[in-house]
Amino acid sequence: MTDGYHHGNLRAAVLKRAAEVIEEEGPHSFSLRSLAADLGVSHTAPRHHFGSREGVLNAIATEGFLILAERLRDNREAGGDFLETGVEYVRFAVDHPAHFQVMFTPTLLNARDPELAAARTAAFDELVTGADTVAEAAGDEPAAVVGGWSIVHGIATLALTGNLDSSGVRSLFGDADLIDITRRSAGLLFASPSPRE
Amino acid sequence: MTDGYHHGNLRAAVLKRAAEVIEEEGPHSFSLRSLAADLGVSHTAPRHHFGSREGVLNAIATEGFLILAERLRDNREAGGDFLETGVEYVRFAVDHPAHFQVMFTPTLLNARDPELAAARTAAFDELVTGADTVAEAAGDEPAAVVGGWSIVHGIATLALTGNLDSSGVRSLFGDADLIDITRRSAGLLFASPSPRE
DNA sequence: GGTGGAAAGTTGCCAGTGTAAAGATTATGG
DNA sequence: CCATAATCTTTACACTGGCAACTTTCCACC
Repeated sequence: MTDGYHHGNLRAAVLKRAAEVIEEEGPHSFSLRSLAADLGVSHTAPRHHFGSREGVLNAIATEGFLILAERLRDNREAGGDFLETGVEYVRFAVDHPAHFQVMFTPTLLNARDPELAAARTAAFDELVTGADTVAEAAGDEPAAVVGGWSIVHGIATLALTGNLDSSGVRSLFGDADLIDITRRSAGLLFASPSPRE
Repeated sequence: MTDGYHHGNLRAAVLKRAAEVIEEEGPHSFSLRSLAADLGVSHTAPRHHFGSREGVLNAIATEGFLILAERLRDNREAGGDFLETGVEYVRFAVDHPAHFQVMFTPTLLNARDPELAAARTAAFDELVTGADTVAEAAGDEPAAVVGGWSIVHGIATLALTGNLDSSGVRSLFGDADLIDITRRSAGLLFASPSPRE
């Protein structure tokens, strides 16, 4: 379908390239014009698919929430407990660092986008559902939900921003990868020993 | 000292105004030119104090790490335990949301700035020192350090980005403020009942 | 098989931004 | 009193996002 004039699949190409750029340089320095140049199209071509720069970021966030919701659902249906839900959360952040960053930076997004709102709600509902299975045992159910979410969100955020490394804390774990670190750290929250396979 | 030509205290005024703007609209949309216009100086005046836009952000991050290190040290010297260290961490994020955001977004910063590196190291050392006091009791010391830091960092990040509200999770706590939520949630990590005063 | 929209992409323009060099103004130490 | 440094301004340039008008291609319909 690429005829020299029409790109063929510009929307998907923009999302893919945008995620690469954001992963490398952060969302603030991502430019529609240099993105279009990378893809060999004019600087206004992406506007026909996304409307604006904010539209691209909204699309990335929406895509991210949909992927996260799907992963959490798959994990729940496969019988994964709450700790495994948290591990899956961190794994998503590692696999899709650009999406994760954009999803949780609301100043980059248009909160009134209904598609984004729906995708976010789906992911958050799945997260809280996963928490309910263990929250009753913790004595303080709301605290268990916030604690579980916060600890894995904190691990993901600190790891992605490099602060786990620059603080020297990561080296305390030797050569353990981030998933192992997550199991050991988040495992403390509910005093359930971390399963290692 | 304000003589109509020289501002008198431009450096401090820029830092103050920049923090306000970043708190309201995020660091990506903070502009040196509109900042200078707000302060009634030419758009290049801040460059003589900070060198570049990145220089302003570095200065904010440095200031933030110094304030955080001071707070954590004061808390430790006042006999605060590790939970109280975490509460102080969240309190800092609430009191200085712009600083917190910039401090933990390394793509905004120049990592080779020695002043920034020194301030960051001071804050992180203080944080790990606070963790050591309780980590031995947790069985897995590195996991306790990462777990404690991550849970309060996660709470602060999710709260500042509005995700605790938009997910509906915060309403589970009624009208409790974020500090109470922190005590209850982070308190679960070490199975020590949360003190309420 | 034309034909008339609709979709996709391009060109040209404007306002706003960060950075840089060079000049103007004021403070300060000898 | 004067030279020098610090501070601030002016002017200029390259880059960015958004907008309007135009061109090319696709597609559905008669």
